[in-house]
Amino acid sequence: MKEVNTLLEKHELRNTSCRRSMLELFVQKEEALSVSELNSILGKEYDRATVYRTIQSFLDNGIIHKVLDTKEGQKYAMCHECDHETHSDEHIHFLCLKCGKSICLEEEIPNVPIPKGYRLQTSNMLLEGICPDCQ
Amino acid sequence: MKEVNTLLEKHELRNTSCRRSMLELFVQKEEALSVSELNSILGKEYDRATVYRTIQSFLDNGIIHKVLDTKEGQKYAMCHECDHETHSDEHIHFLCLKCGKSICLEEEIPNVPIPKGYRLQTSNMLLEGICPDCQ
DNA sequence: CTGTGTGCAAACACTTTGCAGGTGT
DNA sequence: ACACCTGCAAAGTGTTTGCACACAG
Repeated sequence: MKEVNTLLEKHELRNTSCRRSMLELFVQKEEALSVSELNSILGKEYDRATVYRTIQSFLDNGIIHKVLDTKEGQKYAMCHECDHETHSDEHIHFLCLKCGKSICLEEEIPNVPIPKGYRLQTSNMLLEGICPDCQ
Repeated sequence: MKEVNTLLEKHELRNTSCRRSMLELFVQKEEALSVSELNSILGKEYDRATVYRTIQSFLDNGIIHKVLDTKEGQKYAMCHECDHETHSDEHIHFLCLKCGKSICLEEEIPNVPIPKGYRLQTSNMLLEGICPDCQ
């Protein structure tokens, strides 16, 4: 909870109920969350529009980042090394095809040789399979 | 064109105009295409619903596969080693942040060590940056 | 001829926007 | 007090479904 307040302060975002609740979720959960998952946890406490705007402001401030997902469109998770400029959290994500959870793994994304002429900015890696809980 | 007919035959799909046109596009283009890109190329020749259903049938038959994209939601590209069972085309994709194109690179996705208890099925790797044409 | 594929219309789901009022600082 | 944030309503966009007809095999 204190962590949440500090984060908001650090990014000069007003400390509102919606932001606290949502940020709290991102801090607690190890997984990446989709908008619909957020909504189903938060219930009808906040307006849909507000949830979207809050996500956008967290993204803009490098508090959360996008996580790829082949099933539920787009997900989001806490940034650990991001800020306004460098917006990437270069670890591997694992999507469980059974329960749909997106888990952040510790592993870093390996460097790969890219062809001439390409300039690389961000790497994303998504592994899909079955998570330990669903075996 | 002949390739397209052969593909449809091989997968026991009826040879219709919509399927030929769409498949032709996927064969021609090196890039992965989104639904909206497909629609803007095809114009109003085919109904939206038909396009979605056609994509679904191509996916089901292992003719195309999903390609991740951080901008335009979901994209699709030709499978090269897929069939009904094994549905993965394990090469790296590059998304240009300027023009939005998704290019299939030759490089294979490297193996990474995954933690105990996880069972891996598919690997996806998406690199983002600037493509040669946009430098 | 038969069953699959298509177009049309409607429904549904997801996301964005404008505006008026409320809240944090 | 002021700027920012929120809720509400509406519009915009993307996707799915049912049904009747068309067409490939």
